[in-house]
Amino acid sequence: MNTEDVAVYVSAVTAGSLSEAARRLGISPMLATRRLASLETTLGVRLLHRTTRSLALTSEGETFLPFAQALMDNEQEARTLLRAEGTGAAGLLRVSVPVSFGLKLVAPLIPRLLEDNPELRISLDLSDHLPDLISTGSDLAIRIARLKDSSLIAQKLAANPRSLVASPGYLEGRPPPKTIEDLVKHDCLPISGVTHWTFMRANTEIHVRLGSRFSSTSIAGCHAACLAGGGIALLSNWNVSQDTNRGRLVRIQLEDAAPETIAIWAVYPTSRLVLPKVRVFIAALRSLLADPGFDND
Amino acid sequence: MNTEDVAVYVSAVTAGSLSEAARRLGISPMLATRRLASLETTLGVRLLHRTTRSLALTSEGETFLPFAQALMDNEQEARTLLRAEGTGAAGLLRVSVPVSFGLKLVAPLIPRLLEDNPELRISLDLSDHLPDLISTGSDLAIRIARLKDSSLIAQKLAANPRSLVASPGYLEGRPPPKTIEDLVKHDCLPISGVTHWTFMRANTEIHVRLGSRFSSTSIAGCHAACLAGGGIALLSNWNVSQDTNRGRLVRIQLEDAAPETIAIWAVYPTSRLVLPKVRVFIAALRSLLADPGFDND
DNA sequence: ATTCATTATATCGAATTCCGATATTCCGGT
DNA sequence: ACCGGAATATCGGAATTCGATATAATGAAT
Repeated sequence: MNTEDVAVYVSAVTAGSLSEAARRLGISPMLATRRLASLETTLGVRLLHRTTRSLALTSEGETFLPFAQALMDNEQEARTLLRAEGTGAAGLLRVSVPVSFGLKLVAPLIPRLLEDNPELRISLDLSDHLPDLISTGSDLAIRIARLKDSSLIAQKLAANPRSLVASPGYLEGRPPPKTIEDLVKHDCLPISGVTHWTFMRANTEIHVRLGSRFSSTSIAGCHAACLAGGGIALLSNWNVSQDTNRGRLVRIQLEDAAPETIAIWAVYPTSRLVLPKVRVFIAALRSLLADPGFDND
Repeated sequence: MNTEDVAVYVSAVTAGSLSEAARRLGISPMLATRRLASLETTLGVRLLHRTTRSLALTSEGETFLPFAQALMDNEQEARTLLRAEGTGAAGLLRVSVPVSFGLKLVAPLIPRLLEDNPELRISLDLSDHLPDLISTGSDLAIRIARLKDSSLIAQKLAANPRSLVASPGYLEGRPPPKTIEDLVKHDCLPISGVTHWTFMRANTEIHVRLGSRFSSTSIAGCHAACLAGGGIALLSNWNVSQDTNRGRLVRIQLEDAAPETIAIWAVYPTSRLVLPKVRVFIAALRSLLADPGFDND
């Protein structure tokens, strides 16, 4: 059953003719006739007895009318409530995001989010490790990783391609690596606790043990060290696009493999209700990440 | 809004997955996905947060769910009542019909009507004039006439083509008329009070004054006189088809005109509610009159 | 960590439905 | 009897829907 058909029926009864109902609903009389006929076919009964000059309810029409009116009221009320709720992002949103991601991508979104949602407040936790969402009272965390931990309630937002980069200064004293084999001879700048970087070669993963004399608990630390000429870092494209565009860093393309693409995840404390405040944030983020130029600034 | 879309939504929530909802509803998962998406588009909100392995209500989804369930309940209840009512023909149906029409066409319908509607009783008033429906307590009258009296509440059921007929015996002594001019020289057998028969020539009406020494208050009387060789009668095709098929009467085709086609009307005491008992009678009659072979037995 | 069965959905092409335009018939007021 | 307006039939083009096929994602089981 189509509620637009029901609307024609109710309106015809109220108006006393199909033509007047059509005018009130902003459709052609022909369409009104069709919609009514469609409803009668769907219900298998004749609802209105009509000639070109008169219109009367059939017995079934009288029976159905209160239901039809209830359907209209029901739909209208639902739409009204949904419309009101659709803009209902309010309260404090606590979100934890990786430092660089937060500074570079999320922070620029904040003003617009707050402007669009006057009742919203945002608490941005910049952290390169995933907090315990429940004990910290976080509504959401963004995590950039390979695959989500199966114990997590997460949703993939976007792919996260990365590149090997180094400063021109670092590369002045030595040729850039061309192969995996070359790479292991270089100073690599991984996150603390990471001993291998994963590369893809023809859909095959290659785990490369790193020669690292430096690490940081924060990818921002790795980034900074890289900018300072400390070695080669593996950073997200969005994270280095300004540096590479301005010559502060240089992308390194290996001939025989490419860095594994990881993903940007939204991690939720619960799989239950996603509150409006979380939703508007995620929507804004998705919109940003979907932007074709987002990787290249 | 389409209630089949809403049904998918409610079922998905209940079942915990779109695929299971599809199974329960007897549709493909693809169709379930589309219906849900259609509903979300119609409402302009996301109702369900879904991945391939989990499904959760959004905030709007939670808001909409009670309305959706009410829509389903509402529609179901309406259909149940309509279905119950659709077979609810009961009580005494008083219907007045023309004598021949009653004997030849209506009487054969009675057994089936009574069988299909166990609570129905029928009182058939055979009359060649239209009774006062209200004072006689009639529910309905069938009338065969040209145009309904504008004071009547009537609905056309079918066209009623007629033919000039005469017995072979009558025609043995004289050639059958070929033109209007020939016809007026013949013995014509009209209904009492009728002084002219109306013919059509090229969409023009021709009123022909009759040379009549006989008339009857009942078309059956005219019919009987015609069979007996008394002259030429103007009778409905359905009324004479058996006689003409068996050679008891002969159809007379004029070269320059044809009898005006009149119509079979259902006349109601009121334009208000058409009771089930009246409806089943009219439906049966329409069905009979719509039968292509009805004119020719 | 890997595999696999299942889920959700994208794409394509054919079929169906819908709608507007035009026309016809009917009806009731004058 | 006439006429303006109502209801609806018909036709053709556009839009939508659906089934078939395919793909990507997911989470349970191992």
